[in-house]
Amino acid sequence: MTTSDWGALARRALVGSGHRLGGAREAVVRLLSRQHCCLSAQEISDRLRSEGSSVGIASVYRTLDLLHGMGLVQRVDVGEGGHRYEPVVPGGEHHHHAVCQSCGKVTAFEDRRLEDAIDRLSKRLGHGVVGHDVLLRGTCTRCEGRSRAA
Amino acid sequence: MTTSDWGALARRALVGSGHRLGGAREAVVRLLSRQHCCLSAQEISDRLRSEGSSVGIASVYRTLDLLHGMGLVQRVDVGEGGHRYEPVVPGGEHHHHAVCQSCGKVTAFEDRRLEDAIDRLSKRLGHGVVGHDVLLRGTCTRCEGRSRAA
DNA sequence: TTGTTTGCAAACCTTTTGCACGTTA
DNA sequence: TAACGTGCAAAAGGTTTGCAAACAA
Repeated sequence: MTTSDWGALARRALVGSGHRLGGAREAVVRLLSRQHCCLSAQEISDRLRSEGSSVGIASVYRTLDLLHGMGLVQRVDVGEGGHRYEPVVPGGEHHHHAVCQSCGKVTAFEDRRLEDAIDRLSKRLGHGVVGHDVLLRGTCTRCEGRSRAA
Repeated sequence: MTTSDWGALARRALVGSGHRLGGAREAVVRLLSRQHCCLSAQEISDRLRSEGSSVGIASVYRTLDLLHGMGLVQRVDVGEGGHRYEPVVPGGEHHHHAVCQSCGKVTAFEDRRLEDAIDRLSKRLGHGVVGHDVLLRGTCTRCEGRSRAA
């Protein structure tokens, strides 16, 4: 699954559900499809502006909200005030995040065993579980090395 | 481990780290020690006010922040704007949360297999992992029954 | 007494909403 | 053309900060 597929998927989902593909939506989809890991709404807006597309922050939020409702965008909270957003393929593979408490760097990872544990857990609980988020907090290799040196 | 132990732990940690135990901190600690699952800062403030202690919301946040820094309070994001906070015993048993997308109800659960998977994963990753959060999203039994009936 | 804590109000930051204008199908 | 999408500015909601008065040790 390449990221460019996500763009096609998103455009199809938008149009297929009766939405129009205006400048703002197109720009946000194009940017996200080039992006593997999570960005804040402000970062998305800033990048688009620096590329010349002047997309209002409100439209960024509106587009993210729309895509989120279709399961094409995932909201990630790394606990620093504000959320981050990233493209996801519904039913496809997905990853989780580890955030460095020292520098704030976010790293994505996948883990089969973790997914299995959550699947079993979901069955055990009465709840019908449709999704899950996992966040690891710690120190990234770079910061760990730096603090050891100091 | 009973919850009243948490209160003692928190008070000791505050005083032991050179902080004073004023009215606001005492009130927040007392309320949290009676609480198993997560509350929002606003809920904490409201409950304290309805009990007669008029603690400013700023002091609630300041106390939560202090306790969070000591690992005695955990911040939980159930994705509805705003965080929730709950007491935790450092190194003690902990739980995670399942949130109902229909009614917003938050349920706590524990799962040994999940913890094991995260432990192994932590070792596999370069990161020094010091904590983790898991959130399940789905429909609680009550809402599931209701939608089936409709 | 002396530095710390507190409540209030104002500031801040992220996200949402109202609205007039521009655009899409 | 008629409905929808967009940018801007204002509003809203949660959290933080400045400050003078109250308080703990």
